[in-house]
Amino acid sequence: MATIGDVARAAGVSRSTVSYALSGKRSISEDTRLRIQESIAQLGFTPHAGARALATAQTRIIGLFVQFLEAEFPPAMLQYVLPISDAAREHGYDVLMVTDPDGPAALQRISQSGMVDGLLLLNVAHHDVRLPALRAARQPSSMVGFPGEAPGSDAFDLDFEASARLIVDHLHGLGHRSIVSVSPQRQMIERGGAYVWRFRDAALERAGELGMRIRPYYGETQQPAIRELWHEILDQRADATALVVHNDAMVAALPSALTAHGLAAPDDLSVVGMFSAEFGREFSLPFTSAETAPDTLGRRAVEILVRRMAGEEGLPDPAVRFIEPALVDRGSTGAPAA
Amino acid sequence: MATIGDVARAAGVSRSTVSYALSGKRSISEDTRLRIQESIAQLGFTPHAGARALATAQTRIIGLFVQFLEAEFPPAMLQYVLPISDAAREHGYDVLMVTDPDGPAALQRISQSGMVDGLLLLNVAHHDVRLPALRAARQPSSMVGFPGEAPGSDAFDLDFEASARLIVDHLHGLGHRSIVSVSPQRQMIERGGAYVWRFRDAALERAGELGMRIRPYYGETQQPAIRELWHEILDQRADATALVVHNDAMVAALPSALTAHGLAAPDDLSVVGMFSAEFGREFSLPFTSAETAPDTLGRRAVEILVRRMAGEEGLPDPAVRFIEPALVDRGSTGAPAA
DNA sequence: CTGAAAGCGCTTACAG
DNA sequence: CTGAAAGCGCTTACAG
Repeated sequence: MATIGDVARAAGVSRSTVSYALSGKRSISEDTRLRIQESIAQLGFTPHAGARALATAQTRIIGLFVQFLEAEFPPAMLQYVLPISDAAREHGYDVLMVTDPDGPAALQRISQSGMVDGLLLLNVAHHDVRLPALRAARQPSSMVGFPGEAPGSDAFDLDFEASARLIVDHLHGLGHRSIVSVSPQRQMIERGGAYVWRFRDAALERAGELGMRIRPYYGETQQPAIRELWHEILDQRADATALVVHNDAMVAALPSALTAHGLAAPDDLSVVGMFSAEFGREFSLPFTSAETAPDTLGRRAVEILVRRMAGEEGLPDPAVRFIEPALVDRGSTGAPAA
Repeated sequence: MATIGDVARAAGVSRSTVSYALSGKRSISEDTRLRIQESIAQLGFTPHAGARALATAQTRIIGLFVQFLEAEFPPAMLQYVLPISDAAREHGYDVLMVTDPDGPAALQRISQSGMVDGLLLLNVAHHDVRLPALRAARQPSSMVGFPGEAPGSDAFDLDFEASARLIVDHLHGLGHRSIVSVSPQRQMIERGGAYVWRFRDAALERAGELGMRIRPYYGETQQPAIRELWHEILDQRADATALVVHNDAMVAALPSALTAHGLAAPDDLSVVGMFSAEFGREFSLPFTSAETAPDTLGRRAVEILVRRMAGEEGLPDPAVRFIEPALVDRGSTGAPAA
């Protein structure tokens, strides 16, 4: 491969001049700049990434640490990864995607070796096992999720409390007084998925304030348990007139469960989900939902990380930032069925 | 950060000795090895990746080039990415995931800069726009998909012809003589998705040989078009007694379409899909299917790539290799309905 | 069994 | 506006 020395020789200048022509960090005469450009094109020169990393202590790579918890719904993850990758590229960064099951070790290894300029953690849990390694890292970091401890890095998450209130208020406004809610799988609580109890508790509290009855379930992970649970819920719903589903796997299976029971939303039952527009499209979900905005969360995590990596001045202190929820009406709610 | 020099000083040896202790490329006395290990642990030393890459011309990173064609079903992609990432890590490689919409430019940039030791292309099309850049790359490469031209790199794909025959034979054996088939979206043909016509043509040919009638459709990408197309197909199926669905988005929406029509498989209609076990689980698909084995494809692509990167001798010439299909019986086929 | 030194390909103060 | 040189942190022949 051509090196900067080859380019310099071909253009009849020194290596430093080529380097400065590349970076634009000092002015170069029109004439030599053109000669250099020509030589670069002719030789097909691209700077060696490792050499550059060694000289500058920068790689222009973001480490993306993905954690696949069991019992989590895989299709939901890609909605975060893709916008993050795209946003990183728009800012001139590449993405090293790390799925190592041993998250802390991988984080430490990648961080210490200087492979990346910044760390982006996905799916952060309440007492995330990766947090100590993150704290020890010298790179700036950013995350999607809700860490229990004060992070020292930026975190972005949906405002699940506000989402719960939004949904409960919406149903209350339509006249519903008794509803069923389906949370994520119970195991997600033990794993520290704060969104589980944040949503659930807020929903219960708001329902209490409004004098509504709410019957809470935890979801299932796999078929056929999902289908059976739906049958149980739909059979025993008694006087409940609305369904709030905060669970990807469960809501994805709801359309067939409803038709199997000869039920239609909103005529027989009002339904509100908690999923992204994209997820709804992929699974053909005809349900009104609180938008979970994975792309917004991912993109904002990238943006602040990029600014920290650039050493920008005057940035706010690292903190958890909540995205405001929005209700997307897909017509699956109405007045309570008689 | 601690450097190899710090470790050497702390252990009272030269830097080369530390380096050899790390690599094991020459024997070191028990005594000094222990001192070095201690110093490494104490200083929390991890070799600088850029320096190492510069010295060895190796990065231990695989570049994974993902291409998101419009009209493709995103959830299906993760099934390839995850096993690839896991397999890479098992072989000691990290993964740089590239989703740049300008595939050829990204491929060239990453390859030329020496950021990666090998290239892994996903979702390769018949005349893939990335192939010229791939040919020019100096790293070994491997791909999942079916490139039109002789590749110069290994490619892995499902044997779609065999899958089609397997399915048609299975239905013929059960007594079906008239079937409906649903292919991927028509646009995928223009995009060079060879699997579309390879499956379709083989199915038509086999059906012809067996004297079966087969009525072919192309699928839709988005709701509500998907639902409408299913209604059309199910309404106008006439004497067709079985459904062959080679389309992720369509098959994911089939359960609700069936129940909406009051149809059940296999009592009213036999159904065979073309999807992975994992996909079937995520979408709760109760259909017999030809397994598409994304994990096998991804893992095999990684394995051969790793061996080529290691410069292993006696490897077979690069070629397209087909994975044999297998029919997974989920009980959705039976004798033709009366 | 171990060390001194060259070299990988860049960037960037230092000089002019 | 440009060049010579030091330095980034490793690895690896070369020597002993």
